[in-house]
Amino acid sequence: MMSNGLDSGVVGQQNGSSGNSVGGGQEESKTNLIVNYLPQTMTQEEIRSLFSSIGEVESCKLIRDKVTAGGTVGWPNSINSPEKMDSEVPGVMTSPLLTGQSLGYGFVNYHRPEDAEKAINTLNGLRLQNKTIKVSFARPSSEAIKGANLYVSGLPKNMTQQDLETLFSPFGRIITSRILCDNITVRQFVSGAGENLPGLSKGVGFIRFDQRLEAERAIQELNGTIPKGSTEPITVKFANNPSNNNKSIPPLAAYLTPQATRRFAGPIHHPTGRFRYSPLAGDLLANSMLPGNAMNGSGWCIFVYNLAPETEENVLWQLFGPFGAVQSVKVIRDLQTNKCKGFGFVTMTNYDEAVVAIQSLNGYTLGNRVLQVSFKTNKSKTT
DNA sequence: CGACGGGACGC
DNA sequence: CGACGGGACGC
Repeated sequence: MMSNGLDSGVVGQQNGSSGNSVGGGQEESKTNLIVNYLPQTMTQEEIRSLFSSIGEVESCKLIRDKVTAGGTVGWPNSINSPEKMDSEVPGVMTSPLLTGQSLGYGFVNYHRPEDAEKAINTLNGLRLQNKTIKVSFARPSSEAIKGANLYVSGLPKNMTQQDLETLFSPFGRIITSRILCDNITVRQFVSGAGENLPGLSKGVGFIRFDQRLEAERAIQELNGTIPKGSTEPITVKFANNPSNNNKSIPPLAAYLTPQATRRFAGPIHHPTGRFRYSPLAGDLLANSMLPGNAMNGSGWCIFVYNLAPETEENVLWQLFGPFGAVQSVKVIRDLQTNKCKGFGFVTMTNYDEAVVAIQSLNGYTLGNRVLQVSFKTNKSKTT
């Protein structure tokens, strides 16, 4: 129950008749939902499609990272050409295609309240890829609910998420709670193991309150106090702002092997699945299954044509990196002039991500050139 | 319009 | 010792 990673109690509380005594007394929407823990690769249209299975969707919005220099789009530079800056790639930073990675949450607004409630009942807790999504009513956006996330450390190792909520609940409505523990992947992927082999608590956790004022009061009342049955005081403070962290730049060692790369790019996908209904994907698959083609055993090789003569590897990293795990890039150059011969190759680990990259980047205008992107064929001058 | 590399003997 | 989730309120 708790150990499945879903947050407790939130849905019922928000939909209940409990007086929303805090804040400005805004009436909460009965049609607008917030969807959290979406898989990284899920698009707004895929979300809309999923939620349309419940009822007529009035609007749907996936929140994406606002593109900032040095953000996730440019991360692969650090392995290949650290000296290259994003600004050397005309069009990339401003293209709608690449304006920001999914932040993993979004909003779905239904026409009818009963559909919204049905969506919560049927889609909350749904497992998508490596995630378990959370569907709950959205709160009215306001300044008062921002910055209400607390970081708690010094927790006794035997304290459960339930215990943590009990400790903090006197100070306000808890939106989420979490205790960090080791081997979290084991808990997510091995059925039953979550119950039998809970990860060891790291003694730190998070509490998100509905209102910032509630969080402030919890800090005042609980910081430095010793929980019942423990011997050391806990520290309670505001959590770091996730937009300021640098988790999007994993350690260099992560790139050394394909196995390590996968850990930062989601689960391993199979060539069927969520794209099987796409006629385009079907064509791409058929093509790539010809002998000696894109799949070389450790990734999917993609042919990129119409690159400018001065193109360097970082351009390919920036173009393809946002779509998933990129194993390698190569700009093919003339041996005499050292200028790009107009094409290059990109090897991606996961088929699904390669398909999305091809569909997204084929026809994309880079500078004043329209790129052609496809799985590599076995054409060669020497055969 | 054009158009698919280069490295590479371990299991 | 410190430790910052599975980027939670419209990027």
